[in-house]
Amino acid sequence: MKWVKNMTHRVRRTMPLLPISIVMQLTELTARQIRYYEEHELISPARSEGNKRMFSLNDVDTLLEIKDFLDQGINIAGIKKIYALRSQPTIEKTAPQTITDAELRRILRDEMLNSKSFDRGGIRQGDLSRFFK
DNA sequence: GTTCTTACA
DNA sequence: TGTAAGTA
Repeated sequence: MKWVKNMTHRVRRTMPLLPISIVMQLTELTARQIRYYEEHELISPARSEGNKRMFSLNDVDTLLEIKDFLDQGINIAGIKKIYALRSQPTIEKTAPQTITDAELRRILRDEMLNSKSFDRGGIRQGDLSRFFK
């Protein structure tokens, strides 16, 4: 099966293969949550002929990532902004160099640790304005 | 039997 | 978010 050997990494990661039941077990998320995140365009699973959602490995990773952000106290709005930053690297306005994902996540982690120590009063959830000033 | 959409608590 | 209803 040469086509397998010739598939690119990207193709493998985006190929729709998993039904929602498997993704649920892999991510420990409920079908409700998975569909909810799709509504908010955090993921875009393909559809089978019968209109069944077919998830790719990338979708699974994104869902796991979303779960992490949620556990850290970041809401859907905040996650949307984070993904917006990734797709639109045009932030050189005040940022000399593009902020790497690792850096962004470090900052977010510190931000959340800080807010938690103040019992959720440090920052408004989802407010990432400090990254744009 | 599984998944989907819609809608209500 | 959970869950119920009616489908595909």
